[in-house]
Amino acid sequence: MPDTQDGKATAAPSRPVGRPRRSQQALLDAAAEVFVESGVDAPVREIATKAGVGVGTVYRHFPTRSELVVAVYRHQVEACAEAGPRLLVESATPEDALRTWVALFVDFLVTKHGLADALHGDAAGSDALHAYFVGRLVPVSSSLLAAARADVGPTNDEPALDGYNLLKGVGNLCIGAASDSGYDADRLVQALISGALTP
Amino acid sequence: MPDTQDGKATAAPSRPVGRPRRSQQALLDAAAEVFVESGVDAPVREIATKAGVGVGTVYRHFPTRSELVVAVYRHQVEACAEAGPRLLVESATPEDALRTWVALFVDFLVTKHGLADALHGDAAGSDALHAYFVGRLVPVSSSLLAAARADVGPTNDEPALDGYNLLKGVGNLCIGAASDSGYDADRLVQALISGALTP
Amino acid sequence: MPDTQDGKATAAPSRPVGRPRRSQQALLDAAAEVFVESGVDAPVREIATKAGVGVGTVYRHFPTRSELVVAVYRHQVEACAEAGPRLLVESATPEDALRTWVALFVDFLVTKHGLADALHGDAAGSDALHAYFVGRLVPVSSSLLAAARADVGPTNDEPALDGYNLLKGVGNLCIGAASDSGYDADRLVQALISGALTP
Amino acid sequence: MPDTQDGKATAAPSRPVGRPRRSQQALLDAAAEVFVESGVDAPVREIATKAGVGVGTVYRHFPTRSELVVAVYRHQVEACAEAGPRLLVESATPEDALRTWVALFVDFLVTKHGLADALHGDAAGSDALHAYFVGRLVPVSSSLLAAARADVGPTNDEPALDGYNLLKGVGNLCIGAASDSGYDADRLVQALISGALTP
DNA sequence: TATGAATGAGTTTTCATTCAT
DNA sequence: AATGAATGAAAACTCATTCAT
Repeated sequence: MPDTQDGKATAAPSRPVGRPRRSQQALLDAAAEVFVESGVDAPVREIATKAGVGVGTVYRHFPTRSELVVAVYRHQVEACAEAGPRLLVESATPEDALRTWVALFVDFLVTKHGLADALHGDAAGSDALHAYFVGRLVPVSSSLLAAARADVGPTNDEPALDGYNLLKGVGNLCIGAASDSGYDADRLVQALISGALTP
Repeated sequence: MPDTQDGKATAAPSRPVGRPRRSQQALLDAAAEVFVESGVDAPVREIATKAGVGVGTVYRHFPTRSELVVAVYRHQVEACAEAGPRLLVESATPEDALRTWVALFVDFLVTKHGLADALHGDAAGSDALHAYFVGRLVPVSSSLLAAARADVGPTNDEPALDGYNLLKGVGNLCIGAASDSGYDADRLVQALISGALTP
Repeated sequence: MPDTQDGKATAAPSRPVGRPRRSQQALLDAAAEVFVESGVDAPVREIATKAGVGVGTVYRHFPTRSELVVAVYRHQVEACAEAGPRLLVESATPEDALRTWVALFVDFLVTKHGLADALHGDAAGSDALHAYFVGRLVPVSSSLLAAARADVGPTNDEPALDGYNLLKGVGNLCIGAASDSGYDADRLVQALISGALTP
Repeated sequence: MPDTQDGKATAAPSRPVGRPRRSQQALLDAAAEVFVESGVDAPVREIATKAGVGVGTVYRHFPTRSELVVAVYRHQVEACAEAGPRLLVESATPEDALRTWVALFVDFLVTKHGLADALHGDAAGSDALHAYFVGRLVPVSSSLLAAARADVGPTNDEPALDGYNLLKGVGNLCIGAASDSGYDADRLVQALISGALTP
C-alpha cells in the first residue's frame, strides 16, 4: 500500500520556495557534521534541518543514503587511496609505508565517528559505501602489504593475510574508538601489522 | 522446551518453596533462538511470541534488553571466564593458553549472530551487556596476556597492550565475521596476538 | 532502507496507555464512517483518530487496509449474498429475483461512498477486498442470472453475459452515483438487466 | 517526435507571427505517451522529463492536470463527437448508429489507460476534463439515443434514460476493462443499449 | 519564456514500552 | 504474576507546486 497522493494531498506550502544552488555543498557539510554526531544512520530529516533545507532537497541530490555517505567521504577516501603509492616511494621501508598508511586510515576512521561502524556491510543502505571503500582501498592495502611482506622475508602465517582482511580488520578495530578513551585503536592496529609481518 | 527444569534445582529444596523460574527459562531459551535468527536487536515481541508469553512478561523479568542478553549468554561467558585459569595450567606455554582462550572467545562471538556488534557500548541499552563482558572477561584476558608476555620476554611495544584493549580488539575483529565468508576473524586475531607478543 | 528503530528512538509516551477491548468495534464503526466521507483510501491516521485510538491499534487489528475494508463490509456482503437464494424462492419470477437482488446490491454500493470505486482491483491494497466480493457474490449473481435467462427463453446474445461481468458491470455503474444527482445508477443497472434478458 | 508541427499551422500565418506552440506539442505528445504507460495520474515530473522540458513549463502551459488531459485527448474527443451525426446519416438504422458510436467511444476509453477512471468527476482537478467530455459528447449521445428510441417505438422505461446517463454509464462500464481480461466492457455496453431500447 | 531546485505536507509502517485487567 | 491491547514517536519517501534566476 505504497501511497498515491491523490487530490486530497494537495496543499500549497505555507512559505514560498526556491533558494538556488549551493545546497549540494551545504548538504555535504551538514551531513558530515551530523554523521559525526549521530552516526551515518542519522535521520535524513536531521541532516536536512542542519543544512537548512527540506528533506526533499536531500532526496533530490542523494536519492539513497549510501550516495550521500559516499559523497561525504569521497574526498577523504580518495586522499587515502592516493597516499598509498606515494608512501611506498617516500618511506624508508615498505613496512614503514604500510604502518604510516594504516595510521592514516585509522585516523580517518576514528575522526569520523560512526564511519567505522558503517563500514561493515550489515547496515541497510551502507552497502554502496562498503563497496566503495573496499573497491578503492583494498588494492592499496594489498600492494602495501605485499611490499612489506616481500621486504621482511618469509612469515610464519601460511595463507597470508590479504589486503581485504587487513582493511576490514583495521576498520573493525576502529569501531568505538572515538567514544572510549581507554581503547587505543592505533596501538591495536600497529600490533596487528606486527603480527602480520612476524617472520 | 518450555518445561526444562533448572538443572540443579532438584532434590530437597534448600530454599523455602523455590520454583519460580519457569517462564524465566522459557524466555531465555526463546531469546537465545531469536538472537541467533535475527540478531540481538530482534523485536521484543518476537521473543515473547517464541516463548509463548506476553511482552509484558519479558519486561517483568528483564526490564532492559541488556539484562536479557546478559542472562542469555551468562552461561557461556562464565564458561569462557573459567576456561582462562585452567588453560594457563594445562597448556604447554602461556602463549598457547592465550591463543587457545582467545580462539574460544572468538568462536563464541562469531557463533552468536550480532553479539559482537552489541558488544561495543555505543548502542543505548547495551551498557549492562558491555559492563558484564568487560567485568568478567578483562581480568581473565589480562592475566593470560601478562603471563604470555612474561614468558616471551620483553616486547617492543612500550606501554604494553592491556587486557581491556585485547578483549575489545578481539571483540571488534569478530564483527561481521559470520556474514562475510571472505573475512577471517580468527586469523586476524591470531595475528594480533602475534603482534602483541613480538619481542 | 526500511528503518530499524535503534536505541535513539526510544522515548516514553507522554501519556499512559492501556484502554481495553471494544476497540475492534469502535474501529469498524469509525472506519465505516470515514470510508463514507473520504473513500476507502482514507489515511489510516484519520480512521484511528475518529476511533479515538492510535494508529498502531489499527495496524494491530488490521495489518492491511484490505482486511479493514473487508471487515467493515463483511456483514453487508454476507447479507447480500444470502439474499440471493431467498429472493429466487420468494419472487414471482426469476427475473424479478434478479432485478431485486441487483437493486439491493446497487443500494449497498451507492450508500457506501467509495466502495464501488474500490471494487475494481486497481487500487493498491483493495485486491483482497475485490477477491472477497467476487468470491462471495459472483456465484450468487451467476445463479440468479442463469435462472432468469432460463425463464425468459433464448436471448440474442450468444456467449451470454456471465455472472462475473454482470457483477462488475453493476459495480462499475455505481461509481460516482452518490455524488452526482443527475446520474441514476439504478436505472442504468435495470436497463443493463433488460439488455441481458432481451429475447 | 518533439518536432512535429501542428498539422494545419502551415501556409501564410493569418495571425501576427504565429509560432508559439512548440514545447506545447512536445508536451502533448509526451503526456499522451506517459498517460498510456502510467495512467493519467502519472507524476508531472515524468511528463516533463519525457518532453524534455522543466516541470515549470508544464505548469505554464497547463496549470491543472485536467487541462493537460483535455488537451491530450481533444483531438480524439472531437473526432468522436463529429462521428455522431455522420453515423446517423450513414447507418442503416438509428440504433445501428448509436451502437457503432458507442463502440467507438468504448474503444477510445479502453485504449487510453486510466482515462475511464479519470472520467468521473470525483478526483480533484479532473473537473475540467469531466466538464469537457460531458459538454462535448452528451449532446451527441443524446441525439443518437433519441433517434434510436424514436425509431424503435415506445419503450418500457418511463423517464427514459438520457444522454448524460448513457454517456456516464458507458464510461463507467469501461473502467478497469484494459486490465481485466475476463471483463468485457463492449458486451456490457451493448447490453445496456439493448436494455435502453427494449420496447 | 523556460528551468528545475527547493519545499514540506502527507502517508505508511514499525516497535519499545506502559498499564488496566 | 501474567497478559497483550494500546500508544505514538519516528523515520522513509513521494510529489504537487512555487518561484528565483
